[in-house]
Amino acid sequence: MAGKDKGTENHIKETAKAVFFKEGRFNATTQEIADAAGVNRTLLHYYFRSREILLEKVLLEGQEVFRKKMNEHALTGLSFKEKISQLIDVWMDRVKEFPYLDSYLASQIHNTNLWENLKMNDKEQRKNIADFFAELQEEMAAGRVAKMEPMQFLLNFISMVSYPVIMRPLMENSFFNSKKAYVQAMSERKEAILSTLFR
Amino acid sequence: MAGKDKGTENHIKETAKAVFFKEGRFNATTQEIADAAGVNRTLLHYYFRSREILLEKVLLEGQEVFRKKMNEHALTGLSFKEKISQLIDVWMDRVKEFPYLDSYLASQIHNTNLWENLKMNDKEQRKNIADFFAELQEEMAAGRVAKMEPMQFLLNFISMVSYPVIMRPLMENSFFNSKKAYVQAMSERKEAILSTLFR
DNA sequence: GCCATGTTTGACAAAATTGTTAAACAAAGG
DNA sequence: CCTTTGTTTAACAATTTTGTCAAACATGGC
Repeated sequence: MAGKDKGTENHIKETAKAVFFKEGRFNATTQEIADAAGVNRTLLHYYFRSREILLEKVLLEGQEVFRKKMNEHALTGLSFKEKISQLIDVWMDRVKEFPYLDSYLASQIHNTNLWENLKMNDKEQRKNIADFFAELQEEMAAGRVAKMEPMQFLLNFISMVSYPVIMRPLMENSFFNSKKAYVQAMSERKEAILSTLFR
Repeated sequence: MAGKDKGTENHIKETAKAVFFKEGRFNATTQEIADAAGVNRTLLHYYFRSREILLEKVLLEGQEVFRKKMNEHALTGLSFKEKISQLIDVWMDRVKEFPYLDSYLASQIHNTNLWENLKMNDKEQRKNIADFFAELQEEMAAGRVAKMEPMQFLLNFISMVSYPVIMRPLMENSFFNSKKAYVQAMSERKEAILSTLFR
């Protein structure tokens, strides 16, 4: 078949995404990825030249999609709390789709090359954060959020959403009796986070 | 030298701990560890038979030390908030000593063998958590802590302490202008966490 | 029908790593 | 002094993985 050009390339990327970030097989070999995609290993190199480049592409593209979605939801006309609530949803959706993505990022803590590429110096991005912080400070002034550096609030927010997922096995083994109990807790997570961030 | 028996074995373990969890070189080879310890690679196998076993031992022992220290501080006669404050200190101390430990755990999310070994079914451990929860519920009743499942509070607490460290490169690149700004934020972290957990 | 592109097959070199073994060496302790 | 234990040296087999290559095959588009 000659027409598959972009098709297969994309299919391989999607497969890699699934293998790495849905199944969490961070050490999957090129062979395993090719098998999962139902193509020959040589084809991976044909399109991506190396395993590293494939992984990098997949990661960058995913990050881009996610970043955009977060920005969208941070820019609605909703109340601040409602906005946070939606951002939690977006994040949790991603986490449900790619439960191992953040774990992978955590494991790549030393891959400076990776972080270099994920860096975003957008003016736009910075402006969004600034706007977000301005709104947040109004909330603090109004007493609906505990007073602190906006950055600390942001760290708290991200931490509470992401950590329990990244560390699921540790949390499950340390504090929960069963997988079921953990799933139950996760379903109640959003409300708990909101109760903690707002007063 | 004949008398080094337990000495060298320990020295290797300490070195491995440093290489893995202080320097974060998760993929360090047996050769690299041996070099760092100033001994021959064969000696590693002499003492530990395999890289995996060495790593496992190091991890288990470290976990044990940490667990004990946390329990100590959870059992003092201090006020609940003061107790939490101390637990944050203990955790942050560990994090300063072994900045890559949690990242490593996150990266091993699939190593069921590891989690099996880290599991703790202690009656004692469970009792400690139960006591902690009882105290926490008093705090909620008194309105000093937002009402929620105690387990959610625990997740919040651990998340906010641990996540910013695990994800340091991501956070630094995404939200901070400089390493210095990040370090500054970390030094103010404890107060921010307490303000968020208590009201 | 032919060409370009996508795709498979099979094979290969090169490197990295692990675990093992045999032999020698060092030195402490009896 | 001799034995035991710890330690090094050197070499080796086995395995895994990566990236590359040449050749053949398939097929859609011209």
